[in-house]
Amino acid sequence: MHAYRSHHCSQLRKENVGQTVRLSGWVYRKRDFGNLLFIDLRDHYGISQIVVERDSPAFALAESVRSESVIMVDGRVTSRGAEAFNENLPTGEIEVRATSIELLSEAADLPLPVFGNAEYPEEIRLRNRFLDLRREKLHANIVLRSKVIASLRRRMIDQGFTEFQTPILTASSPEGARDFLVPSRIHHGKFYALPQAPQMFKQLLMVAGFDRYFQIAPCFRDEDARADRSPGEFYQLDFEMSFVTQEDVFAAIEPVLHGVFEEFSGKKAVTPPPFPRIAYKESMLKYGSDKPDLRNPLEIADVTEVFRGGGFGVFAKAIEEGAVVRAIPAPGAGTRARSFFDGTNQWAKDEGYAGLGYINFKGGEGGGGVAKNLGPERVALLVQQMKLGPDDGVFFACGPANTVAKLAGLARTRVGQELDLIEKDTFKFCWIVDFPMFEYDEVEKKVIFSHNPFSMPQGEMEALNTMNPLDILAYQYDIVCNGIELSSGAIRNHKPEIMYKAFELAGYDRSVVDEQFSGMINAFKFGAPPHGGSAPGVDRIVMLLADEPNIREVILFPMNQKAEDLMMGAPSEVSPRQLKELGIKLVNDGPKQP
RNA sequence: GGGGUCGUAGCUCAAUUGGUUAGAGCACCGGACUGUCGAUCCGGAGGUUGCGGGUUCGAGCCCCGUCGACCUCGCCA
Repeated sequence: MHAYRSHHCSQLRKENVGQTVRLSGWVYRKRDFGNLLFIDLRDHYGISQIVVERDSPAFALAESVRSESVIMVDGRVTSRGAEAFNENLPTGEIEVRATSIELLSEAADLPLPVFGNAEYPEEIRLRNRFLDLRREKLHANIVLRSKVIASLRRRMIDQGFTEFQTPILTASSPEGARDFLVPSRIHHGKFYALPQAPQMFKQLLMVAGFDRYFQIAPCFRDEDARADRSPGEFYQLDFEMSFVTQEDVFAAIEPVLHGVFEEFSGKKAVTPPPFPRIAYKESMLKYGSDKPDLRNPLEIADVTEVFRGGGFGVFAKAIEEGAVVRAIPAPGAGTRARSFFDGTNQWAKDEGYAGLGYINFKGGEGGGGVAKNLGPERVALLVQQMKLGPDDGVFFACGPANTVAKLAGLARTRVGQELDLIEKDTFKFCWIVDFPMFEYDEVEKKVIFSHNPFSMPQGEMEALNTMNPLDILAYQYDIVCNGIELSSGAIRNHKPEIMYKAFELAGYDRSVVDEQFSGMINAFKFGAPPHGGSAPGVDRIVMLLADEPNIREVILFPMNQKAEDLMMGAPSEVSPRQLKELGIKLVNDGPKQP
């Protein structure tokens, strides 16, 4: 007999009846009848029922052992008898009649119950993560994560990609997010940075001739957390390809994502390749967002012309001053109580916007102040343009284009939810393409890169030389699923002259490029293939597949919102000796005392 | 750094809206019970109502401050 177990806890079936077995695991649940008691014994694989009777030598220990203690059980497999089958358990037809039980490790009073699906405070869960991870849902999420990563690897390798590891200690980069810095012991006053992404390395791999690279890559950014954004660190399926166009990149990754979602999504439908391509500009207009949730069928329309010079004075006047009007349809909502419309307006104000106008149609007749002032002709025009039904509602947002797009997008989401229009049990993918290369920074009063400065501008050098920078598009694309941005990627700019020119338009001197991106710009001078790639977020993929609203539910040991690991006590102070070695002197007395 | 929600037993929640000794379920401890699978029944222990101040005859509840958690804006090329 093995020292700890002959079978695991989900292994025994009625074929094993009569066998002498040894099981080890945690005491999940105990049901004590005084002269007879049951233990649900749990391990990673599942649950087996242990029966102990008064006359068994194991009885005394079974009676006193606490939940979540680790025990080893010797016994004989017996059939439960038809009326005592538990159909919810794979092992539900058998039980193990214990002849002896050994306590391998005793559990103290639990700060967090393992049994049951109740919700518990984040702080307690994080502090006792090892207990939390024993719980069914979280345990399953982490196993799912592992399987998803294994599947991604297999699918990438099948597509001819090769996995490489890139450095974790690297150089700080001037663009992008805030870096995590690591002080150098050998070079006092100098710092390594943890990579925000292996961006430059993967591009250098292309220059080095490796053709198709991927990596399940850890990425580090010192930015604040969100529900879908872990503070500090996260993982990406980072990949890059040589001699490709944007469509080649899409064609390579679509089957991987579609395949992995099909494999793990249960019965949910998954957008088949090719995924819809939506231009950034169109997405901002129709969905009020660059990460549209296509499960929501509502589409926003620009109705500025309907209101221009019209009788609804507030809007007409704003339009003269450059404002636009966007309309959000609310199908079938026309007959809803006025509180629905006023409530939505109030919500918009609470969000910090000017508010939302509305028309509620009843039997084709437009109601409310907007319709009254606008007049029947223009209302008819609106109905025609938006193809509104006789009992529809419609909301209006008016203001500067950027602000209004955002408000309209939020309103689209809210109205879709309120009217229960969001399609369920489906994963809707799309590509957002044609991002602008540059944008105007209102605060700094200058042209800046709008996303990745290393993207190839569409039209290349000619566009940079001849076009208004703000009109230049980039070969830059995001992949979006159900309103969640999974990744951004680009066809890279592999030509030094175009790179210098692009940076020049953003106000950077040639020498700045040479200094700050020397590794890459230098490499590009010795024969760089055209290349591009992307990097879907692994945590977010698992989050979608596990149907979890919070990214911490798919990460083994996540940090809290303040980027602390409550279990390990990170970040922590270090010894004076460590600081001295690094040549670091703390300016104040260190962390604030509580 | 700004905004929002919350904070009562180890955990999940309640307390008739300012009124007697702050209750219940789970967990824990003790007792009863031979077929349960959220076992059941009886009993026990467990509280500085996050902390500090104020208003009041009286505060878990109202006011001010503070601390903490989460959500969010900024930020995330």
